[in-house]
Amino acid sequence: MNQMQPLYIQVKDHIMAHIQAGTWAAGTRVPSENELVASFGISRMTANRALRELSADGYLARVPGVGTFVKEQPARTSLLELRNIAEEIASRGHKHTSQLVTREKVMATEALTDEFEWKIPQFVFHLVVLHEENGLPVQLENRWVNPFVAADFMIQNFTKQTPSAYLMNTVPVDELEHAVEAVMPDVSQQKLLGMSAHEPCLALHRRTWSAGEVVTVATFTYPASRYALHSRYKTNAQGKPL
Amino acid sequence: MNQMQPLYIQVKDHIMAHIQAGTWAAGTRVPSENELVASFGISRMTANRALRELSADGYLARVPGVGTFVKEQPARTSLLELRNIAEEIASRGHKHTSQLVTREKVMATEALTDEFEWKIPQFVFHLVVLHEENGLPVQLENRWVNPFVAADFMIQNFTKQTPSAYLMNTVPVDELEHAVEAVMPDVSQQKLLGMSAHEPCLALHRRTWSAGEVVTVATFTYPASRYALHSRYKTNAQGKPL
DNA sequence: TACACTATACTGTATATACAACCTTATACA
DNA sequence: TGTATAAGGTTGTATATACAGTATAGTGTA
Repeated sequence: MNQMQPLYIQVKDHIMAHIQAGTWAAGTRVPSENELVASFGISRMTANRALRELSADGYLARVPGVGTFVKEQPARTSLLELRNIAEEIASRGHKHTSQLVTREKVMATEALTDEFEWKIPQFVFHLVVLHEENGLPVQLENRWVNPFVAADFMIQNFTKQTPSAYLMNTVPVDELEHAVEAVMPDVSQQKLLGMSAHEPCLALHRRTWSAGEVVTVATFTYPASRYALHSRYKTNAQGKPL
Repeated sequence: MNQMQPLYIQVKDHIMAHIQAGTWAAGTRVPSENELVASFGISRMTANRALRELSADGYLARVPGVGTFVKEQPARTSLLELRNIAEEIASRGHKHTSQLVTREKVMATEALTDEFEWKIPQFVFHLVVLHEENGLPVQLENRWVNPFVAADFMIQNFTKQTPSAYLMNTVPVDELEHAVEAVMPDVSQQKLLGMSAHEPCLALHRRTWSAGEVVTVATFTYPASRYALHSRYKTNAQGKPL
């Protein structure tokens, strides 16, 4: 896999490895350009390039005359890309854990039958998973899966790999639907997420398609105080999307 | 506002001006590093930095041995597409009205200074507008505007044209950021939006850029019972849009 | 004609050097 | 004690130079 990587990439990887492993937490000072010069045996311009690019990518903050520091990564999830939460948490250098709350095979309700674009109700796989970031609950995943598309879904070990990750690796997604609402959690959700009574939640509703078939219907519930959904992108020359 | 800009920024601006003006369309070949060296009287590394950064930002594509070319900018659509609410309501065949709640010029807070990517606080235009659909409040718009980019913003008549629409027509947007949160409205927001006490809101936070400058920072608050944000789009194999 | 070779242009990476601006800390002085 | 100054470390920018890898156009040869 690795040919000899360019030096500035090696330096970037070295720093990112520390950030993602959590050994350099947010606010930690990273080696200065001259320190990198000494430890890697490279020129200052090469060290500068590595730090400057990581800074442009938002992982580091540089302060003239002072130093370079690991930036705080906001707890948020992308609305435009399909990423699984374990990766997202790892990229912030935090620890992801999850608990399987429910795993069952049930007959689809009428509403669910509609969502799967079926004419008659079918059995579906149903899963409830609680995701934690550094031990703190951040997402309640409530997922239904089309058994005709992912027949082996129920025999997976979801402590090793999230349901999202398994589905992404198994079934190629070619269409994606998101709807976002603000809701008040019910009592059982409050309890699982460890929330106080009057705190609202973000509910992200997602459907994915593969070859015209709905693969999975899922609702992700986030405590408002701990998460935001996020997107940032370029627009075309006409500023058209408006 | 403009001190002497660094050389590589001047080169980037020069190229971006051509792209945004349309004189260099997608596929056009831009000057090579050596040509920039000759025309700007700079070193090759400086020209390299300008082209490399524009390439990283997605505006240019570089091909070793061949040259550097203007890239096609994909127009993505999503729930977070930049549309103004008057159009949206009109497209549903409903009547849009709005009330100007606040209009002032204030000094930016520290948080706002960060959002505008300024080093020192500046005056900003501040606007609060309540939007109604068939007489029912559906969105509370809380907006701050960069006065250096839209100097005439405060002398507009926003009953005829929404602030969004004015800015869209005046300043070309080339980058867009959205974040969505669930919040409990404060008492004044509850009153304006005509909401009951324990109903949550969706808060959509938006920033737009033009030529690297933050144009406007805005928060749109929607009553949860009356609005959900929605998107559906095609993805590639990696789960990314388009 | 077909093929191999060469010259040239372009990007990618890396180094050594230089100077400016900025910040913190230590030092000297009143 | 308080203040001004100096020193040293840090980032930011810019240059000159070098070599490698890639693509293209042109040239020479079989």
